[in-house]
This record gives sequence, C-alpha cells and structure tokens, in this order.
Amino acid sequence: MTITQLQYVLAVAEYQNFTLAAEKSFVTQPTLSMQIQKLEDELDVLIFDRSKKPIQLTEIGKKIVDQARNIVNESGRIKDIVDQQKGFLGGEFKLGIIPTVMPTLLPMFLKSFSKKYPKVKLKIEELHTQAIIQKLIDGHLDAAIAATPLQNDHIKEKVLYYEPFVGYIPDDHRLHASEKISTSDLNVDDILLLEDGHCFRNHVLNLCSNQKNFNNDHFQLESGSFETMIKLANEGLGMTLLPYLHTLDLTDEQRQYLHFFNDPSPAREVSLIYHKSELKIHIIEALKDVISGIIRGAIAFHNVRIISPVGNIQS
Amino acid sequence: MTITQLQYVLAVAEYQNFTLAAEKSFVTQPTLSMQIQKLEDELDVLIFDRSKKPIQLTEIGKKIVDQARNIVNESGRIKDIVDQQKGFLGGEFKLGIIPTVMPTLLPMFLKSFSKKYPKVKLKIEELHTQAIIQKLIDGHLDAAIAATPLQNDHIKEKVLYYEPFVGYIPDDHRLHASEKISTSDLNVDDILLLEDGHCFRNHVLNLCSNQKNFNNDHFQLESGSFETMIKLANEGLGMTLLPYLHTLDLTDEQRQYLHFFNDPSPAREVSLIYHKSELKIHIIEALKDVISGIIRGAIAFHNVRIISPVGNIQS
DNA sequence: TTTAAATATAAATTTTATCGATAGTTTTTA
DNA sequence: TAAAAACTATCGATAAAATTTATATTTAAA
Repeated sequence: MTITQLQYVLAVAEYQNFTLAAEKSFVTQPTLSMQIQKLEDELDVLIFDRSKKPIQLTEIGKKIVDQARNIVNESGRIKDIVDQQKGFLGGEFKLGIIPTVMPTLLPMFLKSFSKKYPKVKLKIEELHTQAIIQKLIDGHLDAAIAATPLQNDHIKEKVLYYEPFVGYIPDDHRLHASEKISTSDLNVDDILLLEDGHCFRNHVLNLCSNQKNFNNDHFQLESGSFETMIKLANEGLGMTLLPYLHTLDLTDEQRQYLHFFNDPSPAREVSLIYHKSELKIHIIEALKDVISGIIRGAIAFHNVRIISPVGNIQS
Repeated sequence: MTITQLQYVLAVAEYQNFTLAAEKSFVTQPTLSMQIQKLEDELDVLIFDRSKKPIQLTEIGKKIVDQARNIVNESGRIKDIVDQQKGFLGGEFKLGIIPTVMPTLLPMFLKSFSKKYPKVKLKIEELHTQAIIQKLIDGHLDAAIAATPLQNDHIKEKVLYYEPFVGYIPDDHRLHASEKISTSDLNVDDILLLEDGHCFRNHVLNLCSNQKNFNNDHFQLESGSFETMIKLANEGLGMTLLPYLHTLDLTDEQRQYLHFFNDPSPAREVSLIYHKSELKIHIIEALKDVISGIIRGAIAFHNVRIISPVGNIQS
C-alpha cells in the first residue's frame, strides 16, 4: 500500500470514472487501473463495484475511502509542518467566497494580504455555500468565507465578523416613515429576494419565518445581485435587505433610503471555514488575522441577533 | 514521500542507529540511509542530526516523527478495517502483562480465548508497567493488562475488574486476632513488599501513605514473587498483602491466615490498556469480552476503594 | 595511531510504476 | 438493432525506483 495508491482511490471515488480520475491525477488510465487492482489484491477486497455505471464504491470501499482521505490529508500535513518550521507561508491557496460577501470583502483584504504574504498564491472562486462545503470535503478548496453556523461535522469555523442587515426602503413603501425598523415590521410579500441558492435569501426568509401567513408562492421578484435589487426597489417593487458592508458602497442618494434595525439588529455571522483536517492551518490563520484586522475598523455594531444561513425555512 | 520511508524514519528514531533500524526493518543499512536521505531531500530538512552519537532527532525531526507515527498507524488501520468487514480476527497480537497479574489471570483466560479465536496468535510478555507504556507507544505491544488508572495521554484503558487486597497474617503477628482488618491497622514497617518496579508495591505504599511516621528506610524485606513473601511471612518476618486472585491458589493451610478488609476493601483496578490509535481494536474487544466473562465468576466483591498504582508515594 | 563501529556512496540488480497500444465491455446514438 | 462512442482491463515495453552487495568515509574507542 502506498500513499499514491490511496490518492488514486480517492480520485476514482470522486469522479466515479477511471479515465477522468487518471487525467486529474496526471497519469494514464491503465496506471490507475493497475495500481488500484494492486491495492485491491493486497487488501483482498473490491473497493469499487465496476458493474454499476457510473462506478460505485462497495460498502467496504466507502470505509477505505474515508480512511484513505484521512491518511492522505495527514501525509500532506508533513510538508506543512516543515513549512511552518521554516517560517514560510507560501504555495497555492484556494479560497471560496459566497457571492454576497465577495464584492465587498474581497477588495478590502486582498491587497494587504498579498503584500504581507507575497509567496501565497491566492486562487479565489465565487461559489454558493453548498458547493463550498462539497469542495472543502473533496479537498478542492483550502478554505472559504461563508455565512455560518453550518453545523457540518467535517468543517471547522473561525468567525470573522457579524454583519447586520440593513433595510433599503424606497419613498413609496409603507415603512418609509419609520426611521428604524423592527423584525416584526417585515412582510415577506414586499421584500425583494436574491434568487435561490444564495444563503442570504435563507437569512431573510428565516428572519421572516415567524409570520403567520407565510407562503412560498409569493416570492416573484428575485435577482442575482444587490445592485439589481436596489434598482427594482427604486422602481417601487418593494423594499429589500442588504448586508451592512454593501451599504458602504452606496451613493449618497441611495444612502438616504437606508433604515437600520432596532437593537438587537438581525445579523449574519460570516466565518472563515475549512476542513477539520486543518491542512493549511497557518495560511488560514494568517488570512483570519488580516481580515479581522481590516473589518475591525469597518463594523462597529455590538448588539446583534444572529440569523441562521441554513434553509429551508423552519420556523 | 512513501509510507515505507516514514516507517524507516520511525525505526531510526526508535533505535537511534541506522544499522540496527535496518535489521529491524528487514532491509540493509544502505537502503535506510538512501531512503531517509531522499525524504530529507524532498522535504528539504534534516530529520536526524548525524553529528551526535547516538543519532538524535532534529527539532523539526521530532515533529515529523510524531506525524509519521500517526500516518503509519492510520495506514495500518486500513488492513484492520478490511479484516473487520470480513469478520476475521487473526494475525499476531502482542500482549503485555504485569507480573502480579500474569500467573493468576493468564491460565484463566488463555485457553478459552485461543479456542474462540484460533486465528489470533497471542504473543504474551511479562513486563513492568513502565516498560509496557513505552512499548505500547512504540508499537511493540498491541495491548497490555496492567493496574490503572495511568493517566497517560497516549493510552486508553478498558477496566477488566477490581481486585481487592487481602491480608496474609501469620499466627505470630499483632493483627492475628482480628478477623477483618482495616487500612488504619496497617503499618508499613511490618509489611513485606515486592521489590521495586512492581506497581503492586506502589499500591501498598499508597495504601499506607497516610501514616505519620512514614519512612522509606524501613523497607528491607522485599521479593519478586508472592510465593516467596508468603514463605517469609510464615517465618515470622511480618505480614503481607495479596491481590485477591492470588488467594485462590493457596493451600487450605495457607488460606487460614487470610484476613479480608472491612468494607470498603482497598482494591486495585486492572485494565486492558492499548494505544489510543486503537490499531487492533477488534482483537482488543474480543480479549476484553473473554476476560470479563471469566472474571465475572471469580470476583464478587462490590464495595471497594481503588488505590492508585502510580508511585512514588505522594500522600 | 590503530582498530572498530557506524554511516555514506557507488555500481549492479531487481522490482515497480508508468505508458502506449489494444482488446473487451457496456452504454449511447443513429 | 447495428454502429459508434465511452469506458475499463490487459499486454508488452520502458523508465523509474528501491534494494542489494561492495566499498569508501567518518567517527568513536582502544
């Protein structure tokens, strides 16, 4: 048994296809076939059920894959231990960010992080929470920034900040008069929502979920970006909710429509999340320090009530 | 980096000697030299400081060895997972037993264990607790039977039974008259002790450690076996304490000198202990079940007070 | 200084991993 | 239902590697 063989097993388990897994492993397909057969011979079990299409793991295969992932992770960590000893932070680091955090947070920390750790090549990808979780588990991401808590056993969370929700309420809206708004003022029927898949949509739905006449069919106006939603709101199609950092980018004219919540303001928890194996923990900690330092100046709210990012709408 | 290379590193770290480590790894010495150099090149660090004699681990080498042990253990477990799936219990199993448990417990369970699990080749070794702990950590033992609790972070414990202490008091001893004895009756000055190294000696010392005029210099008569101590006691050299299971082997004549303790009787906790990596956990569990089943008939005490096996005598 | 013991190096050998080509299956498409 | 496409297994050749024997070098001990 070699670490390489275990890596091949992981690749096939992931792609359910020898040819593709071989490509991703940068070897030819016969290499994979033979090495995996060799491992199966050595252990005297079938790891894959090749009769099913696409290829499935056998029962014992699933257990072997879990353990193999463990071993491959732990062996990856040896390089990490050495790097740390040398005081070296470097290499490629793949970071996922959810769409509703990306445009506001990324510009804030990217420059200062790259300056402080020039040897770390950040590869950033915009992904929804579900995709992030999957890629963290598969090892395709080293860490991600997402709304938490996720309560996923494989994933650890380091809270970065709490970001309050802010109402954007145009002149013609019924809540226009009130300077500050309350959760109970909200009505799902006249709130513009992000399209399905965004966890910020879940945040808003969870926030409104105590309402009696709650009905999925009412949501009609949905969009993929806050900018579009603001425009829709300006057209008189309803109010919307924005995460606080987004309000910093608004024009003075737009800013006049902002209505903060009464204390405790509903807020989302935004965290740096990563696989529990903590593979590149030193880069992760460096990231957290940089982001926390920058955010500290930008968000000064204290009294907040955290809304869960997890759907679907359980009141 | 290969698992084999990591195993070589572990061997050299353990024996602090390439030649000996090579022998124990069943390869020649140049193989080890080259493979370890290759790993050092790959990681670009020195794992061993070859200028010191015997060879020492470098600082980073220590961390690498810890992680390597982890990886090698975890990879060993794959075979274990497969065996379990097949419902197969077999292979070599190295069990350590402390001297004061060996002669009474081993005959009780060995036959029925071998009958139930004929494919498991038990290799049993009599060792003191300290040696057992070291060998468990090094992986030279799969499990051991010893007095607990040990409070060692690397070692897990499964309690097998609580074994009360019984006084063996000859006719001419001051306590001869009392049918049952109390802890407070004991006087370290007239108790015969096992020689240093036996944890049962610590048990007795801890039991007496609340005494005021406690003085190490008093212990003079010591022996390596209970049989000798009983003979010494018969010669009028003092009383002694025996673990309960030992009293089952006494002759009727000897048995008349036994004096049990008042409730709660002092007792030792005897456990099956093993490395926290739980490498051969299924055999370990099989062992525990067999021993527990057999002991259940032999020991029926309930109200006991557990004495620590850890020295040295802290009151 | 000499000897003994231990580690490193070199060259040869054996073993292993990988590849390209191809055969054998199964699934999809026409 | 036949043909094409997609996929995995097998074969023989080759490159890479681990291991061995033999020997040199280094270090510690006598």
